[in-house]
Amino acid sequence: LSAPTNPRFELIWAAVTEIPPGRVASYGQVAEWVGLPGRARLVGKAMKELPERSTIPWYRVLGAGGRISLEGEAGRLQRELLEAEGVRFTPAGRVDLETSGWKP
DNA sequence: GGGATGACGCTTC
DNA sequence: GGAAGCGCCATCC
Repeated sequence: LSAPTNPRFELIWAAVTEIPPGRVASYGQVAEWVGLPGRARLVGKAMKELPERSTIPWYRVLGAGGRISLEGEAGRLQRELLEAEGVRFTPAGRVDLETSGWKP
């Protein structure tokens, strides 16, 4: 496997792996956990470039306010995976971070 | 080096 | 609630 474009991806992937089933976190939060406040975009990129055959629970990472950022098929898949873990969605299609959010 | 791009986020209208 | 604008910053061309 080729070396990651950015070594920080390793930290980001590790942080995402820490999120327990049934809980979610936002891109911004993950960025803060790895010591990169304000770099939510970098987390997004790390999710986009997941290593092959990894068990990283990418679907537990949502946009700010518990919103799903993915469009189309990918977004529906993410929602299904979360609901399968018991995550509740509001009628507006968002996750209540107060109850389903996770703090390390 | 300059400009465009993006699984983001916050404020404003 | 939704669309638009701006800030952010690594990466690519």
